[in-house]
Amino acid sequence: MLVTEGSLGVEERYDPQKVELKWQQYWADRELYKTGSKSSGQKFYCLEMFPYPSGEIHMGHVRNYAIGDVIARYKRMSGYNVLHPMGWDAFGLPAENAAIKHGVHPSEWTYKNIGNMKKQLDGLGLSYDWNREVTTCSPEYYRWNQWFFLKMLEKGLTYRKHSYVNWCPSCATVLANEQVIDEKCWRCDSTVIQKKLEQWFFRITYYAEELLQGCDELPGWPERVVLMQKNWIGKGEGVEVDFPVEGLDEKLRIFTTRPDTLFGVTFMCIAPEHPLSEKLVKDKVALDAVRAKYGKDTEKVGLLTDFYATNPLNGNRVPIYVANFVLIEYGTGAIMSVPAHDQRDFEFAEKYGLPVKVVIVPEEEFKIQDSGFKIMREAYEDEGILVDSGQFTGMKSDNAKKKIITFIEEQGLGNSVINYKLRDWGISRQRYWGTPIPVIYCDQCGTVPVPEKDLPVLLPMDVMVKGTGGSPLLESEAFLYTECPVCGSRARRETDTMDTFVDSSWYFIRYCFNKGDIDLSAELRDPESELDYWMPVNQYIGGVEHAVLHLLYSRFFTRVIRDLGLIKISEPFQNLLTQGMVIKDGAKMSKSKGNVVDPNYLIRRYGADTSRLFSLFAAPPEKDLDWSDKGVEGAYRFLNRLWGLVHKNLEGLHGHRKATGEPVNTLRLGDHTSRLYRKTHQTVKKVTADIEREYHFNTAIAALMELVNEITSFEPASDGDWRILKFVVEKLLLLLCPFSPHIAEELWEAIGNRPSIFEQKWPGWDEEAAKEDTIELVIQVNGKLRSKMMISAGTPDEEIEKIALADSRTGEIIGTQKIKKVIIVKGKLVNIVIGA
RNA sequence: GCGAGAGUGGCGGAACCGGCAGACGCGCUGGCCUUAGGAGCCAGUGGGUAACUCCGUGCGGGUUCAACUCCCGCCUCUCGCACCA
Repeated sequence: MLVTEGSLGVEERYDPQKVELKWQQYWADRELYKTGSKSSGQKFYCLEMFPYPSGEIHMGHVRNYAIGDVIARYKRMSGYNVLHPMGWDAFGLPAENAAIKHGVHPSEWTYKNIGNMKKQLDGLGLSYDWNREVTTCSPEYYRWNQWFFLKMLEKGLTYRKHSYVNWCPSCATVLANEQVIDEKCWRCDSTVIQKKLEQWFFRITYYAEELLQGCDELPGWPERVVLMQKNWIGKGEGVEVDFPVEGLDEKLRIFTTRPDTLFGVTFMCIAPEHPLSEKLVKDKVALDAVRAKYGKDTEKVGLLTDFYATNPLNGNRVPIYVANFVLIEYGTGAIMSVPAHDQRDFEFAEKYGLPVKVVIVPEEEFKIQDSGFKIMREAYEDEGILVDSGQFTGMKSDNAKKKIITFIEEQGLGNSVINYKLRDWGISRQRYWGTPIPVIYCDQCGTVPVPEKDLPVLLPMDVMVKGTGGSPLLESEAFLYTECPVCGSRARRETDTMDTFVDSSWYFIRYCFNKGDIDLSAELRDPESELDYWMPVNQYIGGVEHAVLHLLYSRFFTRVIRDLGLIKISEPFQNLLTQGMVIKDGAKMSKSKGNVVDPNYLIRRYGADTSRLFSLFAAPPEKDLDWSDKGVEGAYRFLNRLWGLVHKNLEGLHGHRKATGEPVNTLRLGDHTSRLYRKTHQTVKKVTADIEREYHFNTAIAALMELVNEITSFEPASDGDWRILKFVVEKLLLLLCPFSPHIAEELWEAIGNRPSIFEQKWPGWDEEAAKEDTIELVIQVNGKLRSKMMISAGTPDEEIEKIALADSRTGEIIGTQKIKKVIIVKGKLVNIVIGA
């Protein structure tokens, strides 16, 4: 049977589609999320990692953007001038793949996807200011990539060099070190080979030390991400030492972090590609064999050369090997081998029957003067006391290191150096769908940068990607041939495009301006720049998969931008939240596993509010989220109950529009009413605290559910009851609105308030009103729960002790035993310690 | 191997500074309503026991009046790095 009452503006049945469309329209028309100018007070820059426009959003996006939206809405209601933008990481390989597969131009494909995804994001009710939208494949955006490239070229931070690069035969392109995972392409999993090409590089290593130091100034980042960054930069402090090669006028320079083990060198190893390798080895076939095994995760392979080197510290003559495990890219490409104190050298020595010479012993052993012969099973890699080490014998490792380094430097045998694992960032890509590198090659003038006034160098649209390798831009003659900006003669353009990580390394800077309103060269001269107001990002939210690449590049770019004089700060992201993955049936959601949940389906069936609510409720943001279809229904049920609750009481609620803000005389309230009133204050406090405490939305939502449960059993009887109910419902909606904005807005209006709820202030609470007047006292005997009773909150300790001892259950257990101690925890429990 | 994080009901997860373990939700059980229920509402729900009570936060110790929480030693899982000299 249909109930027809309650036609005050809210329907009896909750229809998410209708409600959500209505308010999305309203918010857009009212430009509710428009960013304020920099005179609008304290700012808060809330940013979520922008998506690649693949065409469809997935649950990972829903979760990421729901988290960001709650924060943005909460901060806005808390009085901040919030910048909450969104955009598109729109250059990249998939667009080219689509072109190859479907014959559609990457541009067309990309923009169509953007249109589609934008609709989907709006369908989630996200509070973005689309006036700030960024699309990285638009000339308006990528011209500034080119501008940065030129500025960095001026400063020597961009350069070109021949180098071995990771080459993916399947994608027919170069990969950055970071894009190679276990010797495989990060995208297609093919085995990566080495190829020598001329490439453009960004000199990120110039900032290696600063990027490392900066890690300690990121208290708002998860520790593990900071650690990953540190490891990636990989600072190694040590010393380079020259070992003369016997019979040649050559010195073999090695790098070591353990100069205290120099006296334990029994052989040397050089990388197969070391410049001396050709000279030291006659047997080229054997050398090639070692080269073939270079860098492979197989066993250690070595080739004995015909030469010996001399240890400059003790004059020992040691053989030189070419070894597959010695890296050419790190240090000097050559090592001294100390098998007694390095496990890798130890394994090598074991295999080739080389001597092991102990020069470090543990401190304890040294004191005992234990000189008994021992067979080593593994290298002793810790520090200790030096033995058999000339004038350094008897010193502790850390002291000996310093002394030996000093000695080496004084004798001119070498010098102390710092090495980093971090490599310069190769940005050249033999791809079409990316930012053209703004350089021209002229036969007369050589490599000539495109003048700033000629930017942007437009990506030609008359190229059809075929995917057969090589740079697609070679095919566009109109693009390829141009005039040399210096001498005017016919010249060729660079045909490589930039790594798309360049795009995402500064997009947060671009958001600080309205669409079409960016001019960085003017910004250089503007002391009142918006950039200084908005930067840094206060809260950045995204997947942990970008913990190294994107975040490190962004930190690098921010420093470059700082040194160009555009901003003052060095760190782009003050706080970082890395949200967990969305898991279903024990695995990450993916098409290949067939366990994906389609957000579109979810929104159609339950609405955006339910989808958001569940993904925020099921787990705290930083942890993985276990997807549950049943759980979604639970969230839907909750919103339905809320809807029904308001509907049921609509007339009464609508009639009491003045409840908010009025002082409440709790003495005159009935029992249930005052309990509800108190619970409301407690809920405001809890929800606020949970949001503030690392965005623990799951427990915040649980508190809202508790409050709804409490209201459900509440039957307003008096005028006062109705006023309290209105008060409670208003607070509830205010607390709920960041999570499920549409329904909160709809019900806010329904109970007689003017939209928008988002123009309301975040509610506060009254500490006094939140206090319980009675507490449940827990009575323990010897730490075990024995009894419980209700007492009034202010009961003094002596009184509590008396009550506890007078309790019949307690008395029974204590019996005749002696009371040793009574411990009282204020407002919680009393523990009676008894015993013989 | 190194580094980080995690192990709590049938499940997702709570428990903030050492103070009632299991909030909230899912599932399950029973009841009401119903032609029906895969809707809704009400009640119950860690395990064993008829009950008193006992046992329970990966395992084993320890500190404490009191331990999911702190300390020591293991086990398992997840993630990251992995010949960086």
